[in-house]
Amino acid sequence: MTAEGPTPTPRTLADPSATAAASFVTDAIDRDALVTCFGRCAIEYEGRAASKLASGDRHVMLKPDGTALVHTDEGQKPVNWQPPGCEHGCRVDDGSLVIESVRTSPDERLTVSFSNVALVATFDPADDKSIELVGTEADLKRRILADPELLEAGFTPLATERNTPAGSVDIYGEDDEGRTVVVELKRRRVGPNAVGQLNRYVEALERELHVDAEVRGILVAPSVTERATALLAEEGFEFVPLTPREDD
Amino acid sequence: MTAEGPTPTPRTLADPSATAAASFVTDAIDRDALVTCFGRCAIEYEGRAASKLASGDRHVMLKPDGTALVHTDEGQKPVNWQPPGCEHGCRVDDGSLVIESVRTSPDERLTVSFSNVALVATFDPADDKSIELVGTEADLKRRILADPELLEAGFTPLATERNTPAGSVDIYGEDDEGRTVVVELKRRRVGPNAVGQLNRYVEALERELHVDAEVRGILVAPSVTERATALLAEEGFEFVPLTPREDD
DNA sequence: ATTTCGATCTCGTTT
DNA sequence: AAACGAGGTCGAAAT
Repeated sequence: MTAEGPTPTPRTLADPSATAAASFVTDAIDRDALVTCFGRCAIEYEGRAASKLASGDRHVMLKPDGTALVHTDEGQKPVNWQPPGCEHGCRVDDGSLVIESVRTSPDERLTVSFSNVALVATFDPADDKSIELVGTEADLKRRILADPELLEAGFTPLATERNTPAGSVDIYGEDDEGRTVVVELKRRRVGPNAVGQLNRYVEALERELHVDAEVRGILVAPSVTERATALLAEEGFEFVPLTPREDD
Repeated sequence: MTAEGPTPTPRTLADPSATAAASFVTDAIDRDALVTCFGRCAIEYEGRAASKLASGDRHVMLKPDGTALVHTDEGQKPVNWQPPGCEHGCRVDDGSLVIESVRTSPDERLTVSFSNVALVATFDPADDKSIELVGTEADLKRRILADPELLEAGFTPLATERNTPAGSVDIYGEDDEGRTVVVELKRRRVGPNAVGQLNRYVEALERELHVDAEVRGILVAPSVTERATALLAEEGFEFVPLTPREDD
């Protein structure tokens, strides 16, 4: 699990000329290093959508897998980016450092034009990323399958991810009177969309089973919004409050 | 638009001791600077979900708005993060640098424990983030409102974002025979969810208008998946192919 | 490669 | 605050 070997030594270049920065970055890209570059830059993006960003101070990260990220001082999301699989490139254009990340299918291009580079740093990271995450929808499913009584007394799960023309049902089973039950799981508080989803599954199953006996729809989530509650009542569905984590 | 004033000078510390790194980072957090820290670290997160990540080489960014991002050498998304609004902190624990970002409501804590710090850098960015993005659902709406014939001959838009118990309808109008039309817009290829959404609106309007006259449902998007096509036919809805961008 | 859906979704807007 | 829906969503799993 734990990364072995020495921590890689970073290389840095403070306040470099465009030419120095370009050869430094080009070399790092060739080495498959991780590159960060902080400075004043303007940004253009053209691809699935298109955008322009006037000059400002930003932090640019180029990853060896072809990811590009441009961050400002605010927000969790990068202000511009390029997904993994891009080709990074770097040149001096009109005396300025220009970094580009390009991919095809779809055609997309991110162009970062620096008017000033404050710092460039490169790293050779050795990560083994084995993360364990709990509190997901999969955990909620495991909870119910381990103890079906959590849903209701007498419930018997028959299948998970059961396929229907409208998509796959989270848990498919029957109640103590033999009626078909469709269970839709959500890891957190849900709105009207989840009810619509449950409705699609119930209707699809009613068609598929072509019996007149009703198919029960049960929504499992920590809680529901008011509008979703109204829709549940309208469709004749039930709600069972349950969280993905056992401690609450 | 363009950022004025001098580009801020970054400060860096290569291969520092835990104590030196801690006071350097603490000072930067106090100054509301942007902090980046590259080194070998283990990570724990506890909040909406929970996760543990064994030791590895990662890039940590702390933003003055309370955002924390931990990146490995792969992937567009951070392997761990904390949203804006967190309180960043930093201490020396058992001879190691520990960075924490905490928030309340919901209670969340991200803990990064370094076994080795390769480089710490701080910046004081001055960004004005005025970005223009085109190719959105709003563009698609503008296209149709500017030229309703794009939807069909004789279509008259009456309202946008018209409210219903099931949510607000993108475009609400009537056709050349006076029938009510509900238009659902999607900026890209759509699946079954969009048909479910359209269905909710149509049903809600049929109830609200309590007339026996049908309400027509039209889905506008660049294209639809096979399953969505089947659902459209099943519900008696129509599809109009249209992109948000005029050039294609 | 495409489809489908969850996500610590994030982000903005509105109530 | 909560609710609601869009997103250059991303990412993974299934087909």
